[in-house]
Amino acid sequence: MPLRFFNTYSRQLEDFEPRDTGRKIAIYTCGPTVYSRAHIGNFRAYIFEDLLQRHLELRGYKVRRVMNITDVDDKTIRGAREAGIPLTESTAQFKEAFFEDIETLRIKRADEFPAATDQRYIDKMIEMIATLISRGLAYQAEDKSVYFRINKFPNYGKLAHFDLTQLQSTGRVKHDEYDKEHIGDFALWKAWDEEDGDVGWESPWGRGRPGWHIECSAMATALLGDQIDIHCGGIDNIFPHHEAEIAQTEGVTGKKFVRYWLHCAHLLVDGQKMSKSLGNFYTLPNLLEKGYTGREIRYALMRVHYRAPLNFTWEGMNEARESLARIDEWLTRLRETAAKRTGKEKNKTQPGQQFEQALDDDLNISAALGFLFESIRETNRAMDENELDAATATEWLNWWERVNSVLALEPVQESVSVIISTSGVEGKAAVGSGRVIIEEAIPPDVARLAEARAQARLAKDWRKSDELRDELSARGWEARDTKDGQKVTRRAGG
RNA sequence: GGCGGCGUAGCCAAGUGGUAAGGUCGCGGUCUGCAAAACCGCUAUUCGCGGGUUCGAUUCCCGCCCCCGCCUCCA
Repeated sequence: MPLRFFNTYSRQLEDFEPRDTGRKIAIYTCGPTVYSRAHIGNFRAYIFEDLLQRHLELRGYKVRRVMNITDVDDKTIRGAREAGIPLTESTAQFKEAFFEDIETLRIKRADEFPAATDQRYIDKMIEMIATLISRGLAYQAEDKSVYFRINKFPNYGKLAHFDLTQLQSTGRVKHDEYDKEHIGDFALWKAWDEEDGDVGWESPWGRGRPGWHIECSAMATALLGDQIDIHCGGIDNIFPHHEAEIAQTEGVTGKKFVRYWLHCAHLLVDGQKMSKSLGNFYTLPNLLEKGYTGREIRYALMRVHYRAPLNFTWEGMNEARESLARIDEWLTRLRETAAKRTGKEKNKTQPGQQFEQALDDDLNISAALGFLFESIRETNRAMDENELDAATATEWLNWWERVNSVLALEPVQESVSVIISTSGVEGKAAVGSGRVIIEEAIPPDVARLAEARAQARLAKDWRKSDELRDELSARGWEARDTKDGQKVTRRAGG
């Protein structure tokens, strides 16, 4: 089955056929506007894009991805002015925060993160605007700003499926644009005004700054060429942003700009869109402070199909935590089983292809995870019954490597287990997160507690045994009593 | 008003013209001194509502309702 994606342009599932038969594909993803810390709703979109890239790579595509950073617009200028610092200083701190956050969430870095204020792209934007004006697709109005003339671009409205005569103002935008020929004409170049302070660039139309939409057209074509395979963003970017990008870019190049438009649904809070303006948002540090890890947040934001709205709840966060614990436990067991050489071949289970096949189908993550958890139950059952040999366990671990190359949910910290009996440390089964078995000594205080507990258990002093288990737990180590003795495990984290 | 999306167990959620994956939570059991983990069992005669097509619809068609988003700040 070929890969297929839901293309916003056609509103249909389409087989994925990239331009380059050599499997190189170009993806452009709309990045953050760095006027404040991004919230986790923003990151839902970036995690979706990360899943997309990772799955394409698993399927053998060579992905070149660009994510822009919008570092000049009304909000960034206002933010800097209110903070009393230069624009570049203000945006720099939020850029830094953004990179921290994507690392915490294990989002692969794009190949390029072009910034709108880079002179190279300002020049490109000016060049594009000049071309649009020369073709009658843009004009400079009385207010000195340059606007795109949407009536001259017949396809305008096609992506959003809007009938331009029906466009209705929601009153959210200041009506200061009386000079436009059509209410739908959008700014390509915004003339400087006092509120802009020292922010501005010289252009053939006077001092000003780029409109929001043109930056993406310029950066996308500068870095990826006139035609790209996939363009992603949040569903709220469809109109006007992506609609405008098509008009500007195709207005200049005369070629079809994007083959597949993929848009991610919103993250909701209490059934409403998470947004800065509503104030119902959480940032990554907000959740980290509550004790959730990056991978737990990643899982929580990733587990629902990207085109379905996802309601953010604390219950959902805990569900993510428990689900990951199940995966961690399974990995630990598999690694222990893989380390044992029994010589007997008793495979009952074999990894299947359903995981990646589910993702082939418009990134059906729920079906993919469903198969993962089914596999976990089946292999656990086989291990319970001692019917899964080391070779099979290794096969499953190799399968997990593939799965994890897409999910990126491996626990960061190795889980270390030590069997302790009355005679001290008996067997050492240290299990690392990679393929390599790591020998790691347990901390002296943990060893002391565990040994004391073993003694208490020998004396059937259950109360003391339970107290010591609590103490170990407080240090992040879990004591479990198995038929081989007490097993002490450092909880996996990450 | 226009456009788009959603509605499946307490919660999250997959799915198919032939009788409901998976996760989480809860309950019961195996194991355990007790736990934990794992496994087993139970938990939607039913898929927003009303019609229609069909031998049969959650799945297709028509109508309606709810909620959410976009309609020039937004992932």
